[in-house]
Amino acid sequence: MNEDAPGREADEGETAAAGRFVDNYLPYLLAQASSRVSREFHREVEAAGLSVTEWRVLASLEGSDGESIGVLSQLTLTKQPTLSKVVLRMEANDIVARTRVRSDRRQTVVRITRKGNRLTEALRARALAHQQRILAPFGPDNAEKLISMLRALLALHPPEEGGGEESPFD
Amino acid sequence: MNEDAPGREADEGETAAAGRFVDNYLPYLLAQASSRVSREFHREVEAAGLSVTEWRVLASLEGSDGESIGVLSQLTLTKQPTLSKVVLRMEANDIVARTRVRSDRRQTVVRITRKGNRLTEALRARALAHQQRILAPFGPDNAEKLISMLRALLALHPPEEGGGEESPFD
DNA sequence: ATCATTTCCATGAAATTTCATCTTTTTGTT
DNA sequence: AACAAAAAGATGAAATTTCATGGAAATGAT
Repeated sequence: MNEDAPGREADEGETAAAGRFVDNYLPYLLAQASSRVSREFHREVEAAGLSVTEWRVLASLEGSDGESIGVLSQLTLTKQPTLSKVVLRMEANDIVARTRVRSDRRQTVVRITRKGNRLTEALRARALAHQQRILAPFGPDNAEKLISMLRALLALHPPEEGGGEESPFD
Repeated sequence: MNEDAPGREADEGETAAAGRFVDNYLPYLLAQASSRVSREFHREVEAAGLSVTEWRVLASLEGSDGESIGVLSQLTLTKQPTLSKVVLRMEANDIVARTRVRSDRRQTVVRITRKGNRLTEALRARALAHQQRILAPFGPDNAEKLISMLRALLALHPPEEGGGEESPFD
């Protein structure tokens, strides 16, 4: 750390030692970027009366006509037992519906309800607006480049077998 | 480099509905990328006898000569009370040292110890190797571009005031 | 067919995290 | 100078997550 200097640094995080290991470390950069970008949208999610995980579930279900608990668990980066419980609560609130799959009755398919859809309609619009605001400073080309590189990265690194967790940076 | 040629379908997560909302949603892409890239390195961290958070603390301290609990909390995306407890345990294990700052005795500075350094030396090398493996498929130019865009993103979005949390994708 | 194995999800107990609060020290105000 | 307000970190109680397991169904082998 920078000792003496009473004023310390300016900001809070980017400030300190410039030659820090993590500043050149991709997992760190991804984790920070993810965390900061996401956090900015939290207030809007909570203002809509949803928990963060609930929003993630709903966003994941959007455009799909139902996902199993297992897939949802990967999409939302939430471990299966945690997700099961969240979905249970959401079903109680009539935001999603759970049904057994006919062809494989072990599976539980989760679908968004009309109420759930109404609830998230506005939120999805805000989410996209948020994304625009984030990408705008980069210009269309760079923005597109960033997105496609992230997609390529995902393609090269398949999701993990057993459910998902959160994302630290190692 | 664009598109995602490799892997095809049959995977696990990328499979289903192609037109899912989240597939075009930056916060989702960042969270997934972060999660997958990080998780690959977990085994190595645990093999070294460290918890993930402990590794994050040590990696954050590398190249710095000490950070306050508050800054560490941001760097590691861990809330302050959680981090305080982790650091306490690490001090007990003689991996880090905690000292009161002379100029502001409210602050606690955390420094890596020699033992901590020995412990993470090999791990940091492995971490960089891991990063190389991840970036290699993109080629040097694209890799550099990705890194610098992430850095720019961070510069535009300062860390949050009160400690850090994990990073979902909203 | 039968039985062993694997997969998917639910669930309770245990572990971890988070919130709220407290203490100590610094900063700002009058 | 005195006192109020703010900031940093520690800590215990409460809430959440995670692990381990269980039941039910599908898959595979003999």
